[in-house]
Amino acid sequence: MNKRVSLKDIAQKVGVSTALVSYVLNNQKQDRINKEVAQRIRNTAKELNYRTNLIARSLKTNKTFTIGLIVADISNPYFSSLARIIEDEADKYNYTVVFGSSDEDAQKSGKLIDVFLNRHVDGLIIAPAQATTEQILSLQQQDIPFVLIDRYFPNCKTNHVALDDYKAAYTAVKHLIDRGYKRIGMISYDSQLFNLQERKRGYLAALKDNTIPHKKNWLRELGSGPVRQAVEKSLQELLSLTQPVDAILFASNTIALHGLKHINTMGIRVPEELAIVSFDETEAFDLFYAPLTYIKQPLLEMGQMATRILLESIGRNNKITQVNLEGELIIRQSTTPKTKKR
Amino acid sequence: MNKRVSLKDIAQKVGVSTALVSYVLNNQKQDRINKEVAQRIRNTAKELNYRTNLIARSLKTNKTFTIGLIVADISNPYFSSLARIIEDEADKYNYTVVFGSSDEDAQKSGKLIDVFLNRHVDGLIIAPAQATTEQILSLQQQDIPFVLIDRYFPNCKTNHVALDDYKAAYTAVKHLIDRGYKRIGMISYDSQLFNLQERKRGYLAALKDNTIPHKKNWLRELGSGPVRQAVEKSLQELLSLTQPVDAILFASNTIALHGLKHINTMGIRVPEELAIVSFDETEAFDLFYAPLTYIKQPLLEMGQMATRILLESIGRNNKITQVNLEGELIIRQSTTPKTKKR
DNA sequence: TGAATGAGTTTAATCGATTAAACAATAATT
DNA sequence: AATTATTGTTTAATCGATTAAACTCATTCA
Repeated sequence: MNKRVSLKDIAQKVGVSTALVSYVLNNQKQDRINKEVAQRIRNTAKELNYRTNLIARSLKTNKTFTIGLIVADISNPYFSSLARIIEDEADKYNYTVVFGSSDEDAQKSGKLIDVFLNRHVDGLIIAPAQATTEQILSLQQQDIPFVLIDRYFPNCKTNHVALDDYKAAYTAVKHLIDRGYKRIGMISYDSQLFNLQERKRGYLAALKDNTIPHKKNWLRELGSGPVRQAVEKSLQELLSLTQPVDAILFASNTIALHGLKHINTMGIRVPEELAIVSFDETEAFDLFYAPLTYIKQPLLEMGQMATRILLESIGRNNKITQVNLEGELIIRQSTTPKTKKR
Repeated sequence: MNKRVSLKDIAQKVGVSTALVSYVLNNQKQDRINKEVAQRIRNTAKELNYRTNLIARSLKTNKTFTIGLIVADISNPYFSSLARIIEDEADKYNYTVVFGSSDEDAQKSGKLIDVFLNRHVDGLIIAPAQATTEQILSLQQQDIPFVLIDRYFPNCKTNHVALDDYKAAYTAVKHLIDRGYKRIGMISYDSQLFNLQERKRGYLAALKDNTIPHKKNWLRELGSGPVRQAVEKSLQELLSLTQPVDAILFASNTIALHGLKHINTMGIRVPEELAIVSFDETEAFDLFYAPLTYIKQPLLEMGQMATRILLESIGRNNKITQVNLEGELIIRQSTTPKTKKR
């Protein structure tokens, strides 16, 4: 009934070889081919509603025009925004995107990479999970084009596009200090991920450079387990120190979200009792009663660059591109200067 | 250097035919094959790090184990949450998901469907954009398995999984009425999408059934163009009627988001001046100073059902499954009873 | 002993394209 | 007229699997 139309069908109907049909439909050997025949082929193709079988083409050409995107979790707005940008950019070059969520789990990540390689994606954009260095190195050894995004491994020479996390954190903390806050905490994950390490480093450096003696328990690093409870606990602890913190830097949108919920229910006043800066960006930050100061990541640029670097790399460009973009500190109510409270 | 290993390579090394290798690696004809040889084949496969070329397999078997997911916008949390659920469910059956965003645009939708069909996805999960009925019908005629999600066309007999939008809206408005609100507005899109029509119908019915005479200008339907301004304008108008509304139903998370931002900046007090119920769910609703009452969609169920129905349909099950799930009204501060204000 | 059975494996066609190389027919060149 | 070029098209191999059917032997049975 609905057998799909193949080159052969067209060839038969027009009375030529499949080769010729292929040449015509791919606009090859244009000068050689009889225009009238070409037209007949094109007409018939349209008439029969022919569509290239990309699977067959891929098998022969060894190109799938597919990009594999591996993120921590596609339902996280940070990653879904990136995904959308990558989708659009890839589409410009006729690439399709398949995606997978690693949940920051090395094993899942490995499985996803496997599946995508078996499907012969032309390349990968990966927000690498912790402890996946070998996976990444293995990709490199196999000459599979890929670009790391958001995080990377400083001692691997691979393509990457990420934030300058050190600088971003530094700037954020410096901002808090400039605004008169002196006891500045940070809630982050207990993770070896380089971007988080860098954020920590930036935080500590900013304190040090401004002669604020850092108390060890100002820095909270969440272990595995339910984020929500962990955030609440950390927050609670930071606020019940003999000398409670007067400002906090949240290391991610997720942490901030849970933190703010808790702050809401506890009735903690922002910024009077506690100033806040967060990494990332989400609409939710606008709805908090004291709109949040946050570090805005240049997602559009990141996504587009990652895609372009990947496509160049697929196009046999062997040079390695490493980009660290600057975040932008969006200053709002949650970090009103300490002296003139409102 | 890194030529990929094929069945042939294994066959050569072991000294058997590719057929045998294929049988062994696919665990076929198990009783027939010499166990010792089978083991040697398996060992060699592992040794050479063989991985099936899924492209080649697909060409032969006419199955890609790929699902195409078409949503309005993957960066919208509603859809990215669904995407994640679908990803996980599909993964259980070894399916991979490719995605595309239609931006509610029929042309883009058509293009995406085309691309996915050329790639021979085994089936599609689609949140259909407006005016794509023919596209959907055409899929049906071509016997392509698909499931509509979130929206559908009432006069097409196709698989779908969606909310009972009528009931949800009805319940929401009834709730407002029960809580003492009498002048209830709604902000929605000016769209023919069935789910939005149903939400409108539910809204109107609830008013009518409770003998609240509906004023025409209580219902605002946003045309195309920047949503933000449109929402602000509508909100403004609803509040500056001679008899302003005392409650509003937002028809989507996006509308709510913009609405709430505006409410925040205008300093409108919720629920004292204005009670609010919204469709959908987003973390942002928790951060609003008066946590929002909202209609929670059973996303997990929707995503899983859609996936399963699709997979059954791919498995040559020809019956049509139409599911309308019930939303859950999550009652919170934004609809505190009108009499006992706080 | 010859035929039938069965175990273990191979042959070869196929999926639907791509593409180098070959070929036929005509035109241009010497 | 013989040779070479040019134009238009076809042949056939190939990509890497899958799989029905065929083919060997060795064994069993009548």
